[in-house]
Amino acid sequence: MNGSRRLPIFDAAVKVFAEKGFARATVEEIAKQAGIAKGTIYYNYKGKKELFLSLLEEGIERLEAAVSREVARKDTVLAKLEALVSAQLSFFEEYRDYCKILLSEVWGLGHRWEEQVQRLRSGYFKTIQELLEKGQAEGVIRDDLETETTAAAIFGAVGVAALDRFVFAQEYKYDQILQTLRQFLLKGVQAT
Amino acid sequence: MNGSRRLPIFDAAVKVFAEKGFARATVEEIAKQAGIAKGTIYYNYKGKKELFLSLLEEGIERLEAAVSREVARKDTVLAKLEALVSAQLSFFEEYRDYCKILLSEVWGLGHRWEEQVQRLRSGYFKTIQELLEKGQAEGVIRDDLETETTAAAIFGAVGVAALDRFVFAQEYKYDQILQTLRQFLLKGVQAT
Amino acid sequence: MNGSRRLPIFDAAVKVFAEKGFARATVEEIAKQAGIAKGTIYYNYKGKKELFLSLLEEGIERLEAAVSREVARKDTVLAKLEALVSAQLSFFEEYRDYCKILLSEVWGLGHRWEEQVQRLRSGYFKTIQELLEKGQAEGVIRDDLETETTAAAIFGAVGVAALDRFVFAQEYKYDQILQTLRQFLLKGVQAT
Amino acid sequence: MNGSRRLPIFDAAVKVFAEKGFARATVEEIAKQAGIAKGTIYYNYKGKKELFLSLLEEGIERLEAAVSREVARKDTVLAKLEALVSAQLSFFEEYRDYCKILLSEVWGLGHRWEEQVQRLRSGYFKTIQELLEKGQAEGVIRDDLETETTAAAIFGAVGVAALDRFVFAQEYKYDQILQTLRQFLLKGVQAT
DNA sequence: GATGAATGAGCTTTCATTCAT
DNA sequence: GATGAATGAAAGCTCATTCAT
Repeated sequence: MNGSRRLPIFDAAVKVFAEKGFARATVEEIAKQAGIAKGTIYYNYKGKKELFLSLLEEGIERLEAAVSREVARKDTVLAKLEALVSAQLSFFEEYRDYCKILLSEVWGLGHRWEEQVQRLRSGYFKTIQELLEKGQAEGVIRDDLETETTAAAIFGAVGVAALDRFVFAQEYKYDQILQTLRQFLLKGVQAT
Repeated sequence: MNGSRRLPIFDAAVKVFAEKGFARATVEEIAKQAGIAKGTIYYNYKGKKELFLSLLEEGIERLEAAVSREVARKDTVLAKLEALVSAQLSFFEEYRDYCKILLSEVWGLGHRWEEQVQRLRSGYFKTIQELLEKGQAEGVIRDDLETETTAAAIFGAVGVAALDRFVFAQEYKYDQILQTLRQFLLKGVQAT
Repeated sequence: MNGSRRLPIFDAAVKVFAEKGFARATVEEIAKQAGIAKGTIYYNYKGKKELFLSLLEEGIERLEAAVSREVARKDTVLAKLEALVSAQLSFFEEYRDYCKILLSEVWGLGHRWEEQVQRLRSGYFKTIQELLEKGQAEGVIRDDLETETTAAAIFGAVGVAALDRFVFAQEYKYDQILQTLRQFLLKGVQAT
Repeated sequence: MNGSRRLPIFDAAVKVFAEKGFARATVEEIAKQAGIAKGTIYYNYKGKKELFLSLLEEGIERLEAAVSREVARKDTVLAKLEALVSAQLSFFEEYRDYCKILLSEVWGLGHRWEEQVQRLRSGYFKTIQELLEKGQAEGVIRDDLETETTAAAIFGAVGVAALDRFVFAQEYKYDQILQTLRQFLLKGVQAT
């Protein structure tokens, strides 16, 4: 019921969906990529949509798990925030296909993934938001920032930067990107 | 090439593409929305793709024009940066349909708009990047920030925050969002 | 909206459905039979099912209309009953494709036409039943017959005999069949 | 060729085919209904079609056997005819799934069971027909009835009435139906 | 200029059948 | 004997595009 043939399908699907997006990806191509017959996908998943959804959930779960783990290791709010940024960036580097899918399909919302994904999105956003509020209470985060907007801005900054660098740029230096984002998010662009 | 029947088509297309995304939007629906017959769209545009592309270009041109205008009015780099953020946010509020399309279709890259859009994207990014570099030369922008990454991060922060607030949130206060983003981008989250 | 290309499709559909039944008939074949492209069918009908349904309703309407007309022309119950049998037989001879479809698909109920057709079926049955009851009240119909069962039996007798003769037999004499059914239904098989 | 695993498959098949018809019934569902694996069906039968055919033949054999037995017990033609009607009705009540399959699939002829079933159908019809002719020779059956048509009519009357009453009606009184059909077939609807 | 009926390539999905275990 | 994962042919349906009017 679980592993069987699902893993190779899963991996192939991530790749093809990342390349073409949901709409232009064909089940045929995913099957070919996985080295199996088209019917086998329907034997393992109810359909193209369910396959995509299972892959989305898995991706967001992994992202949340990776981030949570790193955040939990730190004690102060600022250290946690830095860990969050670092973990998200690292995740997006390792799984850049997920990065594309998350930003384009989930964020873009051509389809109505909304219902199934809304909670996941708000889940991750909430994590950031709560961290910010805790920091404001402790006085380590500027209290002139609205936390909802800031949480979205942080996710967007890291996500779009990661996509731009990891996917579209010819080459990049990971450490430099991480440092830049860390400094940018904590201290802004303005020199002091 | 010019107006006549093109304008109502254009507006209808923006609406439908924003709602459904490129793939799920149908020419039929755009025609119905515009109150014309399907054939008329093909009389004015070469096809669905060209219609979408013309709409993308127009959108980015408008965005760039609006931003350029505001940026040109200011004298210092920091004032220009603030103006840029303010102008982008304002544009995304007024044309939130464009906001969705830009972030989902252009950014997400289900299709190969890349070739035609790459230059546009890099055009806008370049503007930000050059501003940052000028600021670093003048000593008003932190020089430990890589400008390419930071430019992407700024666009992402403003874009995603705008999408999250204007499109998905029930209600919002525009001034608060603008203030939050301005402070966040200039000074970061860390209290001083 | 009405006639346009619907009539040739309609006729082709009746033929193919009668030949293959609903399940084995393909839209492709109906299109080929009508001399048009597959898409044209979907331009005129919502789908295979709707096409079949529209054809069923039309068929039953025609049958009911033909029968009603003949029945109305007669004055006595017995004359009306004879007219009904005669009209049904005549209809089944002229439209033997309908005869097949009605007996096999509607009656057989592989699908759930039930909901949409139940009323039609009961409509025709009711006509027979009410005629029988009126006759019983007048004393010209045996009152030891349950009218519901008898109505079904009459429809079955005429329908199956028509199918057997018109469709499966090599040759037949229409008048003989009509006389036989008329005598059989009125007086039974038993010699007096 | 014989029993072991075939019986549960057989019963499950009758049920599912009666419910869905041949085309919409799936081998998977029959297997599930029988509590076995799909492959086992192919281990016992050559395929879906053969399974259905074996079930048809069995059904008609049982019907013919039941009817023959009852008919043989009577001496006069009229008594034999009454016995035939009674036996067919009784069989259809006990095996109403067969009743549905026989009337819908065999009669309806969506498929080409014709070749394999033609003889079976004509077998049963012939029985009735010969009985009628014998009766005509003896002078107990009206000789103005064409026997082929009448045989089909009798089968249709009993079959459709049984289907209507046993399958579609909410409730029914068996004896009343039997009496009605017996009277109707022997003496017709006309009061004397 | 404008229309909308017609097209057909291309996609998702179903399911009878096979075969290695 | 029995299984069920895997298959792929076949079907229904969508929709961008064309073109006669």
